[in-house]
Amino acid sequence: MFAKSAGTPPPGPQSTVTDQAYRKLRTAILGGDLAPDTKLRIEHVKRELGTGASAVREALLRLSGEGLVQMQERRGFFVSPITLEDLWDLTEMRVDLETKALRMAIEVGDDTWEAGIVAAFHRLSLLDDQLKSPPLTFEWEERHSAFHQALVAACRSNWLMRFRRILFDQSERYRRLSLSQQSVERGVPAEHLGIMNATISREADAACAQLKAHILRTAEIVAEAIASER
Amino acid sequence: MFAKSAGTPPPGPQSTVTDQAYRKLRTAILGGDLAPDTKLRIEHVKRELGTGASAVREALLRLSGEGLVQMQERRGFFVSPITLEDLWDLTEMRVDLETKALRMAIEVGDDTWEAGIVAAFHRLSLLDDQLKSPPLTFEWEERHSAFHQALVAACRSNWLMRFRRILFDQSERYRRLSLSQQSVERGVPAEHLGIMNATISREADAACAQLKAHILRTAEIVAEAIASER
DNA sequence: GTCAACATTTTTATCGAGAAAACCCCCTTT
DNA sequence: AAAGGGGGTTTTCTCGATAAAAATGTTGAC
Repeated sequence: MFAKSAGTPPPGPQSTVTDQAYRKLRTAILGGDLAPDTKLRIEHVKRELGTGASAVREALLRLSGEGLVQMQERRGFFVSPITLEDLWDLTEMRVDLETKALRMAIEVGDDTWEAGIVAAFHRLSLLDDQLKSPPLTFEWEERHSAFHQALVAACRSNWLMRFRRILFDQSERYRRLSLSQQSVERGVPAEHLGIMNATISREADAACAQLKAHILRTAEIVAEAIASER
Repeated sequence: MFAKSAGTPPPGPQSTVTDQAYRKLRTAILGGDLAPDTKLRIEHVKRELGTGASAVREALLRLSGEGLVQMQERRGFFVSPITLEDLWDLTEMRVDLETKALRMAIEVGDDTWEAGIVAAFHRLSLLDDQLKSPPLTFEWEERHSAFHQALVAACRSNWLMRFRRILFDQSERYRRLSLSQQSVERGVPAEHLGIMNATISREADAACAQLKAHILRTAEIVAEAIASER
């Protein structure tokens, strides 16, 4: 049932049942197959995933650590709601952290880091066509995420990277929920290219400004979509 | 066994077993009763806490979401290590978030917020004597935490507050591990007073500067303690 | 028609046991 | 001496069952 969208990442070599449950649920939530506010009854999810109760609980617990799921003591779990207010809070925080991470990466990044960005960009651009005919595949989402990750990969701060990832995922959920169908003509590939070029030529201010604009532009479109839905 | 230090917060009205386990473990880790790198064997913790395996696992899972515990797939849980590198990473990030939150609070805080700060400060200052004769009680730790919380309580950003809390806890662990015994003469009460005054008179720059100095000063002392230990 | 008390059903939280993986020690081989 | 391979032990992970709590439905009084 939640396997409607493009698919779930391949399970690692010897991943645990809990971990698979976690990933499936995460994918389902990020992909919008599990709508916000959906009640996640243990019994139901359990059957859906073909696992035991503990595995489900543990997966849900992990997700609530990332804010994708919320838990209410003794009354279960549900998919985190989405609101305009949260979207802006999240976006603002994310701009802050992403640019901070990018600055650090630009300062200390080496050749390998640069090469990683170029490679990730190339892999993403191979799928640019999809932007004209949504919905985007799981593959595109993966590569898009990997590109943004590559930009900041040289950042040495573990805490910054940890929080960045959480917010990135959150943003992804908003984007996919609101924009899964329509193709917005705004030259996303060009934006990515611009960010990459500024980054690799180590123009921190320019790179951050473009990245910020990139994030805000998306948020604005998402916000409109949310506003018009109600 | 982990109940060596000052105590565990009173359990809420009808808290779950898992939640109690979580709080006990959290207190034990923050208080240093569970040393960094300690292996947390389910069987052992289970017996220690008098609960079942699932409750322990869930508690540990939650703690690893906050970074107080680390999990390795199929090889269990252990108390997160502490390192100088992590201390500085954490501190830098924390200064960033705390000052950002404080600025927001100063901008939008109302009378209730101000009153909360004054009250929290007062409650803390009643226990100032303890600074001269460590170790600090659980009560002091509680009130100290509450004071810092009160400063930023008016901040509207949920994400910021969430991350702030995580980093605050982390810092607490470092501080208590390193400084549990010695009384450092540095006028902590005066620092708190200064921060409060600047905050309430809405001098954002001054307040943030003092808060930053307060955090960094502690970090430096902790760093020295860590460095000299090895 | 509204509300409260009680009975029934659904759902969560928790436990203990068992399968599977990792660990450890000792022995053999090169 | 180092590397590799069993075999037994420990520990994690996962399940299904059960107790406890919440939600829901029903009845009866006012």
